[in-house]
Amino acid sequence: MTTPKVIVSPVCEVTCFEQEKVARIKAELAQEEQQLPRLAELYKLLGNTTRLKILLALAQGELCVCDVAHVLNLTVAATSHQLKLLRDQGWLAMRNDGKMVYYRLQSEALLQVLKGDLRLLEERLA
Amino acid sequence: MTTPKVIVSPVCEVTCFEQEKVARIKAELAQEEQQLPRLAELYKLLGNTTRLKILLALAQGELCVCDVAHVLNLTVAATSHQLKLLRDQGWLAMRNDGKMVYYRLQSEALLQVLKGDLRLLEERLA
DNA sequence: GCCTCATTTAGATATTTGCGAAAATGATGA
DNA sequence: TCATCATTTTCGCAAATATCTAAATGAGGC
Repeated sequence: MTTPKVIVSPVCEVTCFEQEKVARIKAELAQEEQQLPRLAELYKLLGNTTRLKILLALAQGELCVCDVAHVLNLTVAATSHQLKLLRDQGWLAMRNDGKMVYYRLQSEALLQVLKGDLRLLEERLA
Repeated sequence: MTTPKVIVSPVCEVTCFEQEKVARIKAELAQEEQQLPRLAELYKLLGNTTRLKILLALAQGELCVCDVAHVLNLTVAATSHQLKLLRDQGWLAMRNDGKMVYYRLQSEALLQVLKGDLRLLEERLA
């Protein structure tokens, strides 16, 4: 209901050296409270070589689950699982054709991000 | 010892529908074999709201461990641990001043990436 | 209706991760 | 030298993750 003026922290026994700065930063972070978990979810999804490979593979065009599994050298079950994770967050689309299921990238945007981030890594090495 | 010419897959009993395409994609992915784990490492690091908050907090300027802990509402030990992870991968720099240790962003580049990726998320919502 | 086969889902298990508590470090200052 | 205090490290545990095997689903063709 009411917004307390003093921010009470569970670690309040520990000295806080720049209370005002800390309070200000906390307030700013609070504004991003909606976005941050979403962003973290995206990064969690990307933080796995198997899924990165899936994205890069599908950048070449759609593939059935079985062929993705071959690309990954992984069981079909594990592959299907990873595809589902990517699809659940809306980054992949699928298409049924008889018994087969074909997956493809939902958009190019994610790929652009990947490439941008790869560039960052390369710059840092230099 | 010897490199086999034929790539043997552990899932070779499963039908592969587009062998050539799969082989081509595997070859292309093999070229990125150096970069992909690095990229995944970066994303793993970013795939955690605590660490994202640290990066955004330090975007405002350097902070001592203790103050970062206050911003996060986390124990100093846990905070120190997360700071170390970010520092080990070279994204943070630190400075000693007596007993205090101040952390700061190593460069603005990572922040730019964060903002770019946030933009992607926002576009997708629209 | 049944059989086949691609895919998905359901356990089960091993590994990784994030955190707190407590012990260890390392610098300051008496 | 000794006590203090910010930080780091170690340990242990709970939760999440990635993969496998095996069972379930669902579409096609006989």
